[in-house]
Amino acid sequence: MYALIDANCFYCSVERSFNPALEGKPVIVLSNRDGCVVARSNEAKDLGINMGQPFFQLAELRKQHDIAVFSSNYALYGDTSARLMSLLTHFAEDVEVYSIDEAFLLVEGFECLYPSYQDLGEIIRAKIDQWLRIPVSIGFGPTKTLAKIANRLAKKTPEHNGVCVLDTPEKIDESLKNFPVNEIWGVGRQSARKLECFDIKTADQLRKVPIDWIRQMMTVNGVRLVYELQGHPCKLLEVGQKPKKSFCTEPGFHRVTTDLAMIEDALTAHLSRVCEKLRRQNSLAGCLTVYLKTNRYRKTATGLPDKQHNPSRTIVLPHPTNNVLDMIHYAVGALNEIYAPDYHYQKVGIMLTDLVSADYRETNLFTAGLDEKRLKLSNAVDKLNQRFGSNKLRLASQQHNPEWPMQFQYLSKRCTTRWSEILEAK
DNA sequence: TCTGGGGTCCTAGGACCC
DNA sequence: TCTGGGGTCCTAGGACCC
Repeated sequence: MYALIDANCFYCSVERSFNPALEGKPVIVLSNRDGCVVARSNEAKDLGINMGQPFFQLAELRKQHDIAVFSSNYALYGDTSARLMSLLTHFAEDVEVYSIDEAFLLVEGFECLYPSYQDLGEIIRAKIDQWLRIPVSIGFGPTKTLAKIANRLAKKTPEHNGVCVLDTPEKIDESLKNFPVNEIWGVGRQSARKLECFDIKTADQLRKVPIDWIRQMMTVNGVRLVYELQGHPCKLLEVGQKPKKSFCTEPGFHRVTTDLAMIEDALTAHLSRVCEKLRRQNSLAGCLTVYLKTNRYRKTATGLPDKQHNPSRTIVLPHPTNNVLDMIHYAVGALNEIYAPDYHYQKVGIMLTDLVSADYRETNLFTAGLDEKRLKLSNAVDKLNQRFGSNKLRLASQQHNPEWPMQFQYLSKRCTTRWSEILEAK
């Protein structure tokens, strides 16, 4: 049996857990640069606020209702998530951290310690509430996909009280008959539309399709999905961190721009950031991609859609590296090749791929000594920036124009990771 | 005025090899 | 008139996840 623990509107719940005055009020959390809504409390959902809705569209609603608004406080959410995951290891040996607010547990063999899975679920919920004040939903099932479905039912059906156990064929049959196919884990908009054409609308119908047919429709992913719905595990628990295979960063500008100098400036900053991620994982990148994106929503003065340009350029680096000084020349060169002056760009992105472990570093015969020095330099820069704040020490070419950086207007305190922002009790 | 920012996996098709 | 039969590797693009 697998259990899936999933926090209810996690970001909003974290804000609430450190600010009880928000209890019962509509709360929303915004994406980077306060662009879109990425988390909503139930009260906010009841007001009709949608996932991904642009924040500026809520101006009128905010006048009518007292909506608590927050920028994304990743330091706080990340730290709370780490506490949540560590708590879960008290209940099972094998814990897969699936996302910032979700974890799969392999609970087979532990049921003898508890009267039932239902009881185990309730105990976990109570413990998380006691220690973290975060509401969670818990679903149990013989495969990860069924646990996901159980979790969804636990969240949506109040009678379940946050825990749903699918442990008998009867319960599974009953649940799948009414479960919409488009809400299944792994069925996105495209597949749902295709299945709809063949009148497959519920998980139960999907479970009964011929395997060859589903392979044609949804490739091998569809095959795995159908087996999982039938109760045969295809997606196994993945414990331990797997090193990332790529890193990218593509924060948008505050407004669109045609200014190459400013784009170069942003690119330098993004590259520094993404190299830091690389070093944190002890990896080197063999390949670098620079891309530009225009704003697909933008209209010209005449109301016509603005012309779009989304070019990219990939460079194979002469040697795998995680040093910004080794890459900056290639990145800026690539940018200059793809940039065209008559487009309004919304963002410049950089992606590092072909990652290898830094333990396998291939040294260049002619620059080995220099590489060593540069490695020490980047490590020193990382440490200083960790201690004094990010970007305190940076390349001279970065941020000659400080217009583009992120803006977070509604940020709460980073009260679990910064002494200066610790909560005060009055 | 303002519309996020990350990731993974799979497939088809092209280029190349003998 | 008829033009083989295996392979591998790479890339772009699609679909999905949070």
